[in-house]
Amino acid sequence: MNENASTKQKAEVDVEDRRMRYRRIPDEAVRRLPMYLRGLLLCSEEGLQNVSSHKLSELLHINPPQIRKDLSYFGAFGTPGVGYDTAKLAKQIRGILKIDTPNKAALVGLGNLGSAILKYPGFGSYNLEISAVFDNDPVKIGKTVRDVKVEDVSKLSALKKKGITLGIIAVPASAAQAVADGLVKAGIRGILNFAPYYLDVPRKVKVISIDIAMDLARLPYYLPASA
Amino acid sequence: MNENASTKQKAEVDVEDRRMRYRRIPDEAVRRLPMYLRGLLLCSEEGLQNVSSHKLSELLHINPPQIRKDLSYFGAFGTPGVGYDTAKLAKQIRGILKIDTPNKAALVGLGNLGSAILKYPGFGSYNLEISAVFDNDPVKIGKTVRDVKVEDVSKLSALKKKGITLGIIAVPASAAQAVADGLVKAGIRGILNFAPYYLDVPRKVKVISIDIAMDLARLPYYLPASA
DNA sequence: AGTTGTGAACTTATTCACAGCC
DNA sequence: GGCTGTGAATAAGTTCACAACT
Repeated sequence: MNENASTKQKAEVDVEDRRMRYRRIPDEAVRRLPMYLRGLLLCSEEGLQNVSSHKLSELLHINPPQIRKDLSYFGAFGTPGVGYDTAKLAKQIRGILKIDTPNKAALVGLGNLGSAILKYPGFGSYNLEISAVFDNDPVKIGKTVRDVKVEDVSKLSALKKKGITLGIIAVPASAAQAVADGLVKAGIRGILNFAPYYLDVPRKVKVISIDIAMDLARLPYYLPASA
Repeated sequence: MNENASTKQKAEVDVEDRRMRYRRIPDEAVRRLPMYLRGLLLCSEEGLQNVSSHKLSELLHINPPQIRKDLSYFGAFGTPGVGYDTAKLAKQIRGILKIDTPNKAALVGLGNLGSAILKYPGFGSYNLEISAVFDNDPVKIGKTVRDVKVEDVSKLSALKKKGITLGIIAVPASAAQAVADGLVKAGIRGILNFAPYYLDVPRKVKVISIDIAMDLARLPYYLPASA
């Protein structure tokens, strides 16, 4: 799938065009790369020059061979007997993920969730920035939030000139497809979707969906019957 | 793995105790059950009495045989030549997920994200309700938001008497483990975690993690090099 | 001794193909 | 004719085990 599900959200229809890649890299390995980055950041704060797959495993609870294999898909970054250079590996991973240079995102929908996303402090460490905001509420349009001016959602095409490559959809399900169409028309090729709706987009566009309610909804399944 | 990752967020250490189940049901099938419910709701609104795996496939973009196999892990709910009874299948799935009766959740952390989650309208259709809120900010404690009184996070143990079985963590990474410990001590056995941190919890506790920044961070990887 | 990188073995998940039922 | 349920085949992902390197 195309990750229209929830985080791992895996894939039935593969939006990503794999034909272009030489080696076959598992989606799951890509999914874990940002985690490795998080682990490396923690090690860096601890002042560690080098880090082993075992050390990362402790922090992230991913098995050491898994970590080594994932990294090996992209190259040989470590030194036998020593481990990985903390800073160098982080740099390599950022390069692979293409977050070594800043990535700008447009947020569509400034409701409760959209506002929270706009203020979310976690994007910075991945070189991500929300640099445009759209809504359809006349009361919100024109206002400035976090140094970003709220624009009318009908003017999504204005994105083209701004070097914005990512879109975040935080609108109700009923509006999500129209917003996705607008984003695609504006040249966006990557969408993070919070609406509980399957987005029909061209194959070249990658969609990752997060459905908060769905994730909470499968928790009861795992609860012991007694509780 | 234990889903401490991001939505699919999949799992490294398997928190779920599989030994107790007779048949082996793929985690992935469970992950898709709420999607089927969403599709069935749409069909129900369309007034369809019956629905085929093909029809659901159109709505959700999950292949028909996948849908049939997933459902078959739990029983034979369909009628050959006809399909599934929309209402009955929805009821079955709610039973499997144990959301046929209401599930109460405690939200910890009333920052931007926590506030958005509290107001999130999507939980109702899965019979989920946030019926307790905790924070450590004296300014917030004592206030009432959405009919729920904000309590001091140090009083998590009060949960025990309230019939609350789920926890939602929306605090900074640095506080997440302490909150998780508190929730576990209060008897919670299912946690939805928004903090970018691996939560160390007993095996009997199921953790599903959502890391928004991480999900956005792997989008650039899939962008065409030119863009 | 300690650690990486990786082919091979294994496990898990998806898709196919079709018998059987309505 | 249309659709389910499912064993068998395929594909994807994980873990193991160990040679090679520092």
